[in-house]
Amino acid sequence: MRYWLMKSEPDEVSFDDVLSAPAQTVAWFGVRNYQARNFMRDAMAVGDGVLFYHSSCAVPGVAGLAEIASGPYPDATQFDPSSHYYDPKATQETPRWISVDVRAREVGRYLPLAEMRTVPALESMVLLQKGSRLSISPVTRSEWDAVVELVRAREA
DNA sequence: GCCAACGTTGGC
DNA sequence: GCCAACGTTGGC
Repeated sequence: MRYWLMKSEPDEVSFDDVLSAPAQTVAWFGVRNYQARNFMRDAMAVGDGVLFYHSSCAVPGVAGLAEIASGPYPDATQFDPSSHYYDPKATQETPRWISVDVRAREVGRYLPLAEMRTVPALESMVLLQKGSRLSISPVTRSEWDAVVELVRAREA
């Protein structure tokens, strides 16, 4: 069992969107970074914990708890010329990019990035390292536990 | 909108 | 294989 942080722009897919999706499950599409892709392909397993993070928005932060709900499969958007994520170098025979399904697990208090930066237990998180831009990053068990405690708390 | 940091591309 | 130029990410 591993733990991950996955960034989504809420204008595209928010945690509320996941909650209102069928089976509270969405396909994680649009990853176009090899390191993030390789995490999905090689290291994730069904049931792994996911911190669903909202990026590129007014108040970035962890919006909810989720879990990996499928193994890897080809990201359909790479084949779609009308998609922002179209990749002309990808073919059905040799797909380059993959998706996994992500299922919402628990709604908590919204945990802003600015607050995370003040929590000593989180200071080693990949997310918080200078220059870190990975859209998918590993989270340690202790970091996961600390975030879960924070999002279950009534207030900051 | 700015800009630091990082990733990718492509000429050589 | 080097590395300059360019593109992207994402907080602020």
